[in-house]
Amino acid sequence: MANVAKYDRADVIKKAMLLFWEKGFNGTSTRDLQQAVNLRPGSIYSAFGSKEGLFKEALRCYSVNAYALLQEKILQQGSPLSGLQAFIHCVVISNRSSAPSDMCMLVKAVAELTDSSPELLQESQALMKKGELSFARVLQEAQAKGELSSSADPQALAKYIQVQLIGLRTYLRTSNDVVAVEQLIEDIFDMLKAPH
Amino acid sequence: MANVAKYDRADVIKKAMLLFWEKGFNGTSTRDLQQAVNLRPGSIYSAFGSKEGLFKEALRCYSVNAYALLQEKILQQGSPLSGLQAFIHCVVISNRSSAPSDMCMLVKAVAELTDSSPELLQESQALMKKGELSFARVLQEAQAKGELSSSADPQALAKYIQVQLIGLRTYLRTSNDVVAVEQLIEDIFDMLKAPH
DNA sequence: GTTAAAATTGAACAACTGCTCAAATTGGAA
DNA sequence: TTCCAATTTGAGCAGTTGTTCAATTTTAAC
Repeated sequence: MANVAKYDRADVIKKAMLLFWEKGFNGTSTRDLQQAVNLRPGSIYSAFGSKEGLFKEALRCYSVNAYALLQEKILQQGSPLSGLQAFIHCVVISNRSSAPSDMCMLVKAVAELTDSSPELLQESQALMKKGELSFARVLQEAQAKGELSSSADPQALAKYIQVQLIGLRTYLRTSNDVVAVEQLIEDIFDMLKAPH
Repeated sequence: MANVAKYDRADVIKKAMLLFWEKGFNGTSTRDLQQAVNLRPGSIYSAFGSKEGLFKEALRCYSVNAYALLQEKILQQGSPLSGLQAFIHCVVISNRSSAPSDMCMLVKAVAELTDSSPELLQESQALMKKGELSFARVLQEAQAKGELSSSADPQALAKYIQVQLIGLRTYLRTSNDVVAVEQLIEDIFDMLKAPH
């Protein structure tokens, strides 16, 4: 029986993710998707159920990629705090030209989605929360290694980092002021690294 | 000659603004708009030329309203710095329930728009820049009044405030964590008000 | 090689999109 | 009161939307 797909599911999701990231959920038509992943509607609908189903997989793919980059940077830097800084610099500055959008795909999602797609909105919010928890774990590790003051609150700092990351990426999208944003990233980590 | 419109242009723009703010540019259909402003397509197209034309007016309306609120808060507080804080608290926290969206309409616009609507994207970015300039002027005034350290850089601080405002509103959209966001707003202004 | 379940195809559907325009209505000027 | 340009109306156009499904192709098991 031809019970095996001709295409690579992960590859299809990644291609869809890149398109959704660029154009948003409403801005991407199913025909755009069909062309991008080189599949006919029947295959897409049997694999993902709906445009929403594919978008949900795309959101998760984006999240997994971001998490992997964070871990990679921490390993590269040999320090949780410097790794986090490198991750943010990479995501906000370095990857800007190669990414489909300046902005975080999850932020774009929560910005455009409404109660008419409650499942997708919830998923986006949940993945943002996961990101915050990752930051909290990294900051906890930094604290354990003495890179961060023992009086600091990793959970609260993770919220702070999340606000900064969202703010900086979006600000860059509105202003194109790379120099100012680079300075603000440095300021954030100078403050964190300073002994309080 | 019946050369006078039956409808109130400003009122039409405001109603369109509220709908666009809620559902975004792509998420709002021209039929949604027709119903919201109670006008037939011919009237809308003769007055605004296109959906994009009406959206541009909506963006400007949003901006003007925000600017008016900032001035009102500064007057109320009798202090530029406290006025700015009150404005941010109002926009991020107090007005949340009555606003069509948690998020800034301009941020939603730059998030969803692409190069396929360069004019609207440019307009959104320009209005954000105007907002930053307003903040810079307020901070300059605060400095002149001795509320802000004379060594502070109002232009740079305005960028910082813009990043915080974007980040906080969007973070609130993703987390619903009002307590944490309220604390972060206080932290920002405690820092600004502290003599460095 | 035959079989049959699974996977793929692409034409087509009904609803919706932004927008146009000829016809009807309006109301100030003469 | 008459006139006519400005305004409003709503039916409708041409293209796009997300999705379905009968027909075709594929391929592992026998």
